[in-house]
Amino acid sequence: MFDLLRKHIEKRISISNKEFKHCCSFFVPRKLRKNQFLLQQGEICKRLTFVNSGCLREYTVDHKGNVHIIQFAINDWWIADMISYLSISPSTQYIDTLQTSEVLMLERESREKMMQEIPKLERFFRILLEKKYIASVKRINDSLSATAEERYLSFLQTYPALVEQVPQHDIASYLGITPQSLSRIRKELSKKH
Amino acid sequence: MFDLLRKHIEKRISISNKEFKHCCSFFVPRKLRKNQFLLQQGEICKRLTFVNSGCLREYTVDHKGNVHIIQFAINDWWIADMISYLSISPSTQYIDTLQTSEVLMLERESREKMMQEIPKLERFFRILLEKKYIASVKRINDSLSATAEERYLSFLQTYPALVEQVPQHDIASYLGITPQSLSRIRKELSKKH
DNA sequence: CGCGGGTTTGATGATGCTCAAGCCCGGTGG
DNA sequence: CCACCGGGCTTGAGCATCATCAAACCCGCG
Repeated sequence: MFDLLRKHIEKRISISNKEFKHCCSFFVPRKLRKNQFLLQQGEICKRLTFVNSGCLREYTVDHKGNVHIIQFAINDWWIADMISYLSISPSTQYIDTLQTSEVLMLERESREKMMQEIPKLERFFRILLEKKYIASVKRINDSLSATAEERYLSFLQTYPALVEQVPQHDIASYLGITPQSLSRIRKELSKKH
Repeated sequence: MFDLLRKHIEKRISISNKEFKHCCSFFVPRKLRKNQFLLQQGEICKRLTFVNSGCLREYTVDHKGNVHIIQFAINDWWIADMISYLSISPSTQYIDTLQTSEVLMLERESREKMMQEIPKLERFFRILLEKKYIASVKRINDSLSATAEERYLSFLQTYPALVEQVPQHDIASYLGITPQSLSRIRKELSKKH
């Protein structure tokens, strides 16, 4: 259950057996069904969620009622509304499961206690926030400079594991286009193969 | 020269006269001409820049040669390629001045020394990074859900001071449209007034 | 005065949306 | 076992938005 987390942390910082065991004690493992909400608009995001297996998504609903997927999360990823979590403000996002999933949850208080007791994890979380920030700036660049087809190709490259797991209309929403447009783009691409 | 910085910091944390004076010693004030580069693609962003007066911009040039403005900075703002700065990696961005400007520069080493000697500033910079992150997520949402006209109106609301200072084609680039399109949008809006 | 930039205007075309219908396929009930 | 239903994907036609190319305009400045 915690193997993946260990590998995940060790990719960024080194950690001893003892420290890791201590670290684990702050996480709450949970199994989730399909279509289960972890966060809804208006709530305050109180925890970071590490994904062991399955697939989750984070999305907003705009004033016209359209759904916009901000990010997906599969195994070895974190998911949370970082803005709500960091600034302790009501979220504008939803987070739910696309499939049966296994996750490790880390409550705000647990995380703070954990960082006090294992200070090297401060560094780990700083790196995590940087990665989030980098990913979001990259998305801005993409949406300014690439066509829908280019964005789809770049999505395939960046998240190959997602393509098989996520319904097509959710990918369309992530790319900022309609399911119909994505269908046509895929048709064009398969012509060229 | 440092008055604005003081107000800027005090909006986020409280700071004594003595601490602030100490803090100032880490900054290097500089006057910049129009069209001067602070950062070019391939360099590593080594400093954070606080703007006292004037106007700067951060932009990329994509593989098609198109310019995309990521952000503007006028007085009371910071500008830097945070990704390059944080991960100490070559920047993909440019930063230059749109006008004669007065800035305060804070080198990486100075900042680190400053945070060691005045630890409460750690908190200040954490808040700064959060704000940056929030702004970038907001831009993703906008680019997914709003039309060019809506994005322009929202730009006017968020950055009223910029509209008079920045050439129109730079605003267009920020919004992700051509100068011609922006011109037409403005025409439509003035019809409705 | 004439040059050069930024902006505006016009015509045309590409991209992606909307609305609507059809298709495919897995699940359910008769 | 088959008919039917429903959700997701595909396809088509028409339309809105915005880009591109080109020309005109405006205005400050040498």
